Amino acid sequence: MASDHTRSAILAAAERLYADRGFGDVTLRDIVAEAGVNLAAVNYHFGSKDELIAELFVTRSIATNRERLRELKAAEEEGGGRAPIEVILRALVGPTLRGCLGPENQRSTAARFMIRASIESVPPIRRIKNREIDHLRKFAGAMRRSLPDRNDVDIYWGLNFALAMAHHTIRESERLTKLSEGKCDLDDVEDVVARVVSVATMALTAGRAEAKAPSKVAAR
Amino acid sequence: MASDHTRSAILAAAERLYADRGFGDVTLRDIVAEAGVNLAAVNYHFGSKDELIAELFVTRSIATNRERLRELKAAEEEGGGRAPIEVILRALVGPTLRGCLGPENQRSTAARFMIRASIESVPPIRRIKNREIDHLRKFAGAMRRSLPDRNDVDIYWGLNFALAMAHHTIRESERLTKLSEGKCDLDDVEDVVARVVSVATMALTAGRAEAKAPSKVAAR
DNA sequence: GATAGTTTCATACAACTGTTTGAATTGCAA
DNA sequence: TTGCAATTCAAACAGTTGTATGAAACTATC
Repeated sequence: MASDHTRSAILAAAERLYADRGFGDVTLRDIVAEAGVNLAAVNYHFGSKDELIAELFVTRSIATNRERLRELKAAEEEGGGRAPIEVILRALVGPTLRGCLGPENQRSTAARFMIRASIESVPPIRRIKNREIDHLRKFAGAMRRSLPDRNDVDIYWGLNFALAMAHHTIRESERLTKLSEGKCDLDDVEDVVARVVSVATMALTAGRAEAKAPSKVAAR
Repeated sequence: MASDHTRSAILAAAERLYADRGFGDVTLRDIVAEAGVNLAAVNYHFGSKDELIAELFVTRSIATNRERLRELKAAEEEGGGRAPIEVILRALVGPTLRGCLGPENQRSTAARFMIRASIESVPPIRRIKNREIDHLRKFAGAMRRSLPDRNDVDIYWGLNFALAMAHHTIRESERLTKLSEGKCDLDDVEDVVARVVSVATMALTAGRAEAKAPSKVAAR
């Protein structure tokens, strides 16, 4: 088994580069240069570039999901099996937002890598990603227990919108800052979390009777 | 000037392939094969691959923005300079949603291409994309006129969340269908539009006093 | 300290990329 | 028809990619 030093140096370098520049722009030669190892080391230790990406993604996936589920479980136990919807949503979007936003030096490479993975969707990742549905289903279940009056469709749409706001805000944080001329403070992570959770909660709890039934006045 | 046949064949083929498979996976040889023209034609007519992408994006950008602004203008004129916030939001997200969702055969290649462009962000597009901020500012202005009591920060966050829900729903439509076991009907475009608009409107109009001021009870 | 197994290294390889070239072909005006 | 420009084409180019090779360097066991 030896030192494992090269292996982990490659993993760390690859994660850093992918997080910063995306999958498309990072070559094996970039990775080995950043890691300070030989070009052949990647194929020796991981088999192929795709397997390196896959290992990176699986590891981080498990960690992120565990973190989110930990918050969720704790909340549900505290509430005797039923957690407030805000807390569930916070467990869903909080970890990712905290990892990806905030002052530059505090951002986690892991979280930024995961966002890249959720955006670019290279083949090795796409293959694994289907498992994430099972993970989201656990949140859907908790939400259903929290809001027993809501039907499934609304639950799923709420879940979808919560993830939408979190991910989009991360991806387009630069543009939002520019658009608002700095008025939207993306470094105040807890405020961002509060905003996302607040809107998602409204989406899930408001009696949105007017959205489906009525006249559907199209603006065109 | 001649027939221009080759030029437009390339544009059409490129847009189709990029919309379907993304920028990363489509090579010049794929494009010319699809278009039925010679490999050198791209460089002859457009100068380079990047310029081809740029032309495609600029054309579609202008068209999409014009469509959105048309709806916006009409609404504001009808309201004497002030349009209801729902109508503004509908003008913002409606055209894109209608183009990208709905029954397979009705989806517009142009809209799907634009979504790709908004996701993958290759260099030639990134350069152009900054202009889109000016376009969004026009919507921010209309929203401000519609909701004069709201401060700018809330306006920008509402705009951000509206785009977030629309784009994310398009990008992850397949996953949402799978997650909800088909219960969320992505083919009913007007329902999707209504949901996005409804939630975004709540985000912009609800007295969300609880989000900023209070105790900030973090779940961790 | 010799040996066997693991790991590193420089280098080469084959495949693919966007681009260029220069000759062939076309279309059209005189 | 002749002549000239615009366009198409097959072929080659130079660069980059991920991967494979076989020799060298290391490591630990006896």
